[in-house]
Amino acid sequence: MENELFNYLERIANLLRQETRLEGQCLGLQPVQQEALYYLSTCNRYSDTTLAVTEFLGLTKGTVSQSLKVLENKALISREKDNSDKRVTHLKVTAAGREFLAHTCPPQKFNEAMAGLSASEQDETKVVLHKLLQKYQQATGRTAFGVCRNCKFNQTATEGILCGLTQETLSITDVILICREYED
Amino acid sequence: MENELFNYLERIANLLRQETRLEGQCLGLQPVQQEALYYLSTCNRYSDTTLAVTEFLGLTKGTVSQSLKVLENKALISREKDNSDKRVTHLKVTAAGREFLAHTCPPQKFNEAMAGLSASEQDETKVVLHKLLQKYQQATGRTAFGVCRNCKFNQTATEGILCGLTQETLSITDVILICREYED
DNA sequence: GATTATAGTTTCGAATCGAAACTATAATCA
DNA sequence: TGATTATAGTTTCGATTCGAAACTATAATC
Repeated sequence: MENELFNYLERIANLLRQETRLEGQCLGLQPVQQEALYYLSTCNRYSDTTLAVTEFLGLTKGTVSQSLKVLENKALISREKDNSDKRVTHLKVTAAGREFLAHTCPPQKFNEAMAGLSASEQDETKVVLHKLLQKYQQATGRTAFGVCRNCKFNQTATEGILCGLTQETLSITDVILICREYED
Repeated sequence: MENELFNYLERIANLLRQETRLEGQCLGLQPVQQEALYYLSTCNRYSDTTLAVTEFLGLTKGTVSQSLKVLENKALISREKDNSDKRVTHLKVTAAGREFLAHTCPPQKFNEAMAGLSASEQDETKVVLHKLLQKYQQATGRTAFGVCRNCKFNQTATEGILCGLTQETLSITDVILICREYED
């Protein structure tokens, strides 16, 4: 089989989308909206804006703006104006939003499938997918959206953690989040 | 990171969808339509119907019927009535359809990313993803859509290959295709 | 031969999507 | 300082997807 790997990915993506669609029905949430919500729950304070979501999902900002409006109307996210730049609004996942995500994202059957793999198989899968993703992001030249801790700008020193790009100090909970400024 | 593996899959799926959207623009094809077209190019004669595409994509048959109409209008697929069951129409990818798929599916940048992995890394990724997919399909209880050759109904004997379910003989080109009746 | 099941299409209303116009604030540069 | 340009985000519009349900036609069942 020529495109075996691609086929597996497509099929898994299909199943994920199906399950996501199903789990969103109770709140009337579309798959895209859930993806946006989940992204916002995993990203750091440099990456919780409309534009960051736009980049992450690969859609236009107009489209994303509408999806975010839905999430706000359902009280799953709230908006906070940025202090220094008045054009920017930060999007925070509310308690209700986290509650919803907790038992829908990742979808339950996916978690079951994961549990069917041994710990070493899971690790192995993580490693190879991470590598594939890295290569793919390089090839497309798109924003990488990596975990802060592994970023080349992240400066973990004895006196604490620092982002070399923003020159801000980071907490331990900060550095495990996803950042749109990530670079390998 | 808790849901690391899920995050990688989501991100790869996003990039694939973005690239698919881009590559479909020249023919005015939506990602779903391309997925349907690609599926039809990989499946066997038991699996090239509207309903099989519906199961594969996890959508409703009405929706899929519309997408297929688009593909037919663009002359990327053609319809053939089934001989024995007049309710059934088989969907065949035309030369133009195969031409289009040849340089868009898998998307080019994805292929580049793949090429960035060593042969053994590619193999390893295939193995673990296959296992994950198997478990996921078990968990969801959905149609498996596996390769004919690996199916439990496939009976490769000295006198040829036979499908134990349909009792039909299969060719070498048959058994590398995807079948909706596949079972482990 | 009547009922039920299956394959597929059509219709309709709700929702996504991109493109483009628009507002508001920030940054640049003369 | 003031004019220009860039950036963050929203709104509007038309095209398209999507699910639900009604519909046609053929096959299987009883």
